[in-house]
Amino acid sequence: MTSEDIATALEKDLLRGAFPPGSTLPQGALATRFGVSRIPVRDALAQLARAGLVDVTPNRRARVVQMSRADVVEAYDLRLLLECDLLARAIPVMTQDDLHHIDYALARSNLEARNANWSEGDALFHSALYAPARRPRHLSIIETLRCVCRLQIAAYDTLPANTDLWLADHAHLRDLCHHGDATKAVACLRSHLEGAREVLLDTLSTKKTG
Amino acid sequence: MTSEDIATALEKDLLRGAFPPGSTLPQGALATRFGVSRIPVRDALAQLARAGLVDVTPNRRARVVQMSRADVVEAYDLRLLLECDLLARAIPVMTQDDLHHIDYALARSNLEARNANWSEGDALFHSALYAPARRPRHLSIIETLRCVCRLQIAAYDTLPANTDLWLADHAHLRDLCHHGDATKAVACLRSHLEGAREVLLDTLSTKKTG
DNA sequence: TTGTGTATAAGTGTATACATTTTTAGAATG
DNA sequence: CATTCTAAAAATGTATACACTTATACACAA
Repeated sequence: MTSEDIATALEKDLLRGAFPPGSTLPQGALATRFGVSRIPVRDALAQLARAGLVDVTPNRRARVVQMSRADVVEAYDLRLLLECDLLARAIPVMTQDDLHHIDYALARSNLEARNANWSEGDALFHSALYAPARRPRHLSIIETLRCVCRLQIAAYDTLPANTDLWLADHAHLRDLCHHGDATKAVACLRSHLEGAREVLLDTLSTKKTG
Repeated sequence: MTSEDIATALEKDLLRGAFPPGSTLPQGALATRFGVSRIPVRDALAQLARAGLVDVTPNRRARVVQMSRADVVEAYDLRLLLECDLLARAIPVMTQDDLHHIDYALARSNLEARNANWSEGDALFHSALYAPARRPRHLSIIETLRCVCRLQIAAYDTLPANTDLWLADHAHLRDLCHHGDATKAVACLRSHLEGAREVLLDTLSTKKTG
């Protein structure tokens, strides 16, 4: 059980919504849970902090990140900027192989959605869309942003009502990639992300009042 | 001497070009240098990895990041996208106070440039430009990117020939902010960054052959 | 010379122990 | 009842020690 294993296990739990945003993650508790000392737990928490899932402040307990409305607005603005740009770069250079990967990822995302595991499939599909651009750092920033958004969504369990709509968006995006229509694909992606942002913002509002 | 202090001291050294890209940073050596054990050094290296200045791989020594040409191209594409967008958001909401801060930062950058400390002043000026937008995550990504670019520039000591040109760009940007001309300011910033990228790419070429 | 294998050295990862800091719970006060 | 203060409990930061992995250097063979 290396520190990497601990980090991935914790990330899985976090993205499953096992810990509510704002809750604390004491090193000792995690250490006993994983049967190790606190040192590798510290490393794992540092990795999660790097991924943006956890807030770490010296001498204070690590906390699951909690996003304000402004944070959500900003995160989705960044996603719009970065994901649309990357998709526009990817589409013109997509090979037949890339398109097959996208088809496969689409099928997987449909499958995972039925399996109450929407986020996993969603991440897979979007990665497949952007991969042809071969921009590792660009992609990594996008995935960090999606990860933190996903954590909030998982925590409040927003999904069920919207997955069908979003799966339709995915299918549409897939078609536009096959046609090489970057302009329309970017527009579709934009509305896809804007819709997701609205849903998350609405959820945050209701949860705050209720 | 806390782990944060070690991180900032190391960052300072890195951005001064004290360690060439690709060189190793053994925990033990750093520990004895700072008079602490390896534990806080590990933490500091993790922080630097988070800032993108150091590559950390399990069981291997930490290394100063070394960017390929493709990495530089991608990093500056991201900076163009993110910095232009943020400047466009900042200019319409700049207050008189913000403009004064920009003037001050411009003076500082002129001063630091003469003091062989161009990078420091450059960072200050750009931060002042973007601060009015109040987008902490956006700004943080930009600063991470500038940091890694700055490390490469510092390592190869590219600056002296170009600082006058870049200071003129800064003055021009300052004026356009005062006039509230976002379009022209973004165009100016774009060429500013594209110019810097060219210089860095040229330097990498000559260093590789020579 | 160039490459391969191996022993040694160097370096990393983590458990344990303890000092320091933060958090918590309860008592005292208004 | 709410607030402030204080002492105990909990949690963190780091030094030391040791097992394990990686890097280095040297001998040897092609």
